[in-house]
Amino acid sequence: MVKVRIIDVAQKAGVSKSTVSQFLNKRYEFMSEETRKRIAQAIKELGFQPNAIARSLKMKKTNTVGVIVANILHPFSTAVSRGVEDYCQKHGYNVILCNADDNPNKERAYIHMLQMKQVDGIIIASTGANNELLKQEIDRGFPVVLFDRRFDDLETDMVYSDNRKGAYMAIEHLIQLGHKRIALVAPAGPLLSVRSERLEGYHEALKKYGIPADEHLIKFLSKTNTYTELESLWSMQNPPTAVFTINDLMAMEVLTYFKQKLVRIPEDIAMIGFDDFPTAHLLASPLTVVAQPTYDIGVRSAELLIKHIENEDKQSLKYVQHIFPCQLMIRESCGFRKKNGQS
Amino acid sequence: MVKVRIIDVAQKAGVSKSTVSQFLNKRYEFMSEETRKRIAQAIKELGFQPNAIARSLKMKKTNTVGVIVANILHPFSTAVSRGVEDYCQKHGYNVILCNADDNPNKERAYIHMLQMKQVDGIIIASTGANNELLKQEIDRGFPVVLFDRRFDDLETDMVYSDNRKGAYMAIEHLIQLGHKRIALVAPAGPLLSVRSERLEGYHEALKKYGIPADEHLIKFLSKTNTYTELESLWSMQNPPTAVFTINDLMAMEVLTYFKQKLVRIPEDIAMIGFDDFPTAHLLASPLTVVAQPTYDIGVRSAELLIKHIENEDKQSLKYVQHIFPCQLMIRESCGFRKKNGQS
DNA sequence: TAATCAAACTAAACCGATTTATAACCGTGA
DNA sequence: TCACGGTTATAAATCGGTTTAGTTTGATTA
Repeated sequence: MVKVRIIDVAQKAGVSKSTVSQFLNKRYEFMSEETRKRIAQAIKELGFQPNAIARSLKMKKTNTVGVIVANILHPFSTAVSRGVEDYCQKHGYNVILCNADDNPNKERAYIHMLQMKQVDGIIIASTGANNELLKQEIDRGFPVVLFDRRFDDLETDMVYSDNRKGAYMAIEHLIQLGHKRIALVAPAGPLLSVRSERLEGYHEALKKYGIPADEHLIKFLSKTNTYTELESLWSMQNPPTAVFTINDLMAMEVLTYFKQKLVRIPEDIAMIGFDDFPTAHLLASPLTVVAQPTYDIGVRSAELLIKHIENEDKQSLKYVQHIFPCQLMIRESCGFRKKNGQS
Repeated sequence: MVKVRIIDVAQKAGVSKSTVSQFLNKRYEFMSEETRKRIAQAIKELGFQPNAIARSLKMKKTNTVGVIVANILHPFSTAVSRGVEDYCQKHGYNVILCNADDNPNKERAYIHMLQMKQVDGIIIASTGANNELLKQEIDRGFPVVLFDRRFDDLETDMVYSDNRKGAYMAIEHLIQLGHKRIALVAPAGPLLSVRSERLEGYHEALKKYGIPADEHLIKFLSKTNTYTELESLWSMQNPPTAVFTINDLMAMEVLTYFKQKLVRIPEDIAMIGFDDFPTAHLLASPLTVVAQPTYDIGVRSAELLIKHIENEDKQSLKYVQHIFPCQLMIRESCGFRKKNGQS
């Protein structure tokens, strides 16, 4: 594995490596036409490709950013990371994608690894458990952008959706269709902004329409209790007539359960999900969902991060919170059909 | 952004940086207990994290591998990359994921970028257009593993599925259900092994059962002609009674078309897809598919690559072709129900 | 007393780029 | 002939680690 180095090019072209370096960095000003051509020729003949590692060491810049997603099983995570990648690629950055798997230890290990790899910045959907570490890095001036989950103890750029409003729209839609017993299915685990805001929207809508909240209609699913919890929900003496799932993975769990139980949507129960996913419109009952602009969340996160990285005048940059609106995509899972997904 | 360097640790501990380096690399043999403790203490107090870029430069090893997928829109690509990531993470490697977007120019740019970043190896679903470049790298001893698509002009490890057999099983299944007019829907573009092998399996099954092939039943879809091609297929004077889609994206296109045309599956037409995807069983008509072990394809590719990277005795390593069997997952899209997905 | 040796540690070279300070060259005007 | 300035090119330092060859120290041996 012989690699061609800048010194090889220099020798071939009969100049010093400094000159070749100038050439590579397009500082042609103090270089004769003649020299320029000889270097170009030598590079071509040798198939020289500069060593980015050496360059990074000297420049203290890797043109690489780290993305840590909470759980790659969520179509949401995939979509966001796609947005990040596209934007970064266009702007000359590479992405190392890390899946924290909802595990704070994994997350911590990834943060450390990314630091050692000298990434220029990190985009993260934090689990919240390593916020002291993140805070420390942010305070040192290391660029960090948070997405999906808002944390009030961290002072940095954040990108997320208007979850309260999104959930509110969903529940309001169900109420307007005549539903009063509306279940909510969420993942178990620490109460992060996403979940609490969507729960807030749920309660707010119920309150607005004078519907009493019934805590038995709210279920938190973990890997182990999924079946029993859904079973207890569906076999209530007074079962829900509609169900709102708080994210894409929950929607899939609930749909799988209903399919197995031969429960029909929307005949037996109405359903709205949070997060649109690629096949949501092809399901047995095309799913009405609250859609987030997932791709744009990724793009915007990347944009903010790179802006932060490339702004050397650290003082002048204010932190921004970018809140995207959600959109209710009405399909057929609530029992009637409209022309368009506009709410 | 002050970074702690090895020299800072050395000064704090009152030793030379060589000794700290020895410590970091766990070469304790020639180090007194006392020194060891002092260094450990200094590292802790300073929160020192070694600079992996500097280390990589000296060691000529980045512990990073590149993965280039053909098109990240395919659930197949996502699943494979997940397998790669998991295996790599367990073995101390990081992954830079690149999406070639079925575009040879993008692919070429990514290969060059990965080389410049000095990745230790590449896992790629090649478009075929840059095989000379890949061949060059392989010849130089650079570790490359191909997946999904087989290329006979490249001598390196390959991991893919038994596509011919997979398609054969699908078509045989349809024939045994009484179908004689079976359409095949594939993506347009260069004829790669995946597509040609699946076409082979299709023809082989027809031939075996004495069914004449009708070229009008075979459609190649591009971004622009999708609707018209499917329209011409469905409005034939003698339309197909079954359709076989050659990959996950084609399945989604066809399903979307049928949904729009209110064509029912399996009542109006039977359907089998290639590649299982997360919601295939939740569709209006749960889709019968030929499943590939996507995650395992990723794991195996990573395993072969890392074995190759870590084998310094280059001579002794023979190239392997790992061919995974496919599995027919029988669901409801062909008009009858069985207990199990075994073919 | 001097030579020998092992243990514990270090100076300096090196990886492959970038950059700063400096040098060589050439033509012009005094 | 020499000083000067502008143009073009280079030597050497640097980034933060690893590693090799070697030094220091104190104890042991001849």
